[in-house]
Amino acid sequence: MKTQNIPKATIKRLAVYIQVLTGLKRDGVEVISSEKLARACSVNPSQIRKDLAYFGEFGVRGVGYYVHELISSIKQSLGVDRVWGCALVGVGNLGRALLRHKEFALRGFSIRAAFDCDPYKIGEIVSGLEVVCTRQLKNRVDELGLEIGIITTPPERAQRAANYLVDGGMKGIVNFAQARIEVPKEVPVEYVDFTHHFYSVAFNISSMD
Amino acid sequence: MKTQNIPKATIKRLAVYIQVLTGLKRDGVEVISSEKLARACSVNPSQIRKDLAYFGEFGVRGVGYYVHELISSIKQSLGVDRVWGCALVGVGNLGRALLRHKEFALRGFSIRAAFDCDPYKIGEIVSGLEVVCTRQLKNRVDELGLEIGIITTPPERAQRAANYLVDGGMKGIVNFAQARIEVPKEVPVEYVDFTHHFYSVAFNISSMD
DNA sequence: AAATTATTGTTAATTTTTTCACATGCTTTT
DNA sequence: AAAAGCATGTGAAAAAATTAACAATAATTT
Repeated sequence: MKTQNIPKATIKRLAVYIQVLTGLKRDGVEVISSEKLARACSVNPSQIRKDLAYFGEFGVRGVGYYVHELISSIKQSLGVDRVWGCALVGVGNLGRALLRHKEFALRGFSIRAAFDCDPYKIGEIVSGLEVVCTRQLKNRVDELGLEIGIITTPPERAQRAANYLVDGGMKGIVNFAQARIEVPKEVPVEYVDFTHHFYSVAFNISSMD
Repeated sequence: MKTQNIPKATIKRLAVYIQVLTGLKRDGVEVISSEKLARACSVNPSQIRKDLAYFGEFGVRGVGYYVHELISSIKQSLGVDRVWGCALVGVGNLGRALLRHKEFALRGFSIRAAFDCDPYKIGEIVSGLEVVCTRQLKNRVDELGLEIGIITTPPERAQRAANYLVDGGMKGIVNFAQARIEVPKEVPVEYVDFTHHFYSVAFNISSMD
């Protein structure tokens, strides 16, 4: 794939575009201009055209973008036009919540296995999945088509979870744990920390005098 | 507060610094240089010094930063050196998960009220909180010290939730719903969408040939 | 007590990202 | 079928963010 350096911010915005376009589609909108889409996403129209230009020409001059088509094109560009098999490690509060969260499957990320090393949790059924010992991870990968790992352990166990995931051949990791992890550089890692959004709001409120 | 334009990315990184510093403190580290901290956070040392410089001088030349002190200083700079009262609207799967998630309270964001407009949910107790009709929001604000609103409704009800929150006098909003919302510009909004992190990982995996 | 070493805070250079401006190319109207 | 209108795609300009370089300063050694 011919990837010049695509800003991370672009990827994030593409996700927003999909979100807004999906809403528009639901409301029956069939065609939209970069200007209107921009307003709905609170960004600059050129920004949208630039972001899309990294991946191809999806619009029609003088007309705009066909909503349905654009959603497909963006999804294809991101590689989310298919289902990805996911493995979750760490069945605590957050892990359970994610297992029950239906949105992931809906968006193409199917959590197909839940792992934990706590003997009290092993065997438990959460949202239709049996919790399995983390040591078994490697054995389930092929059978279940696991490609992306999700870490939801306490911070001190995040690195161990990462090791199991890398060892099992996961191609990428989404880390919800409150800790940095080290993995080979060919395994992309995304850190998720919703607290940072709260910090951001608190900061913006505080600096409003 | 004298706020030159502090990049949003800086705020995000400060949250990472807190995370890593907290881990270091747990491990008994008392002093750290920007270089070592940078390595642990996967950023550039200058970046760290630049980020901190927006808020003051927290280090000692020739020595580094005192871990405990730096954590306090950053928290103070962000305005998270105190507890913020939060109101959650939308007691679905995700809402319940957040209500049960202990991490928020630990980090100073105390969810003190849960609202929903579904009569079947009203009265239910989730994680020690009684679910209350959203119309009652305004009446609880003063009594409970509610300042930040959390939206966890389905997308089509996000705007309504936002209206109730703004009307109730919330100073800021963290929106987990899959929809953009419109609020007065003096109310900061943060959009949380973990799917975007999955998209990012999927994209990075896909573009690795 | 001077010299050396270490590491910050800050200015300058570089790189990246965003925005602007307009030529290009569909679509519709005259 | 030419002209007018409209919105994209893109190269150039502007703005912002990151990185590098170094002067300032605290601690340590000679």
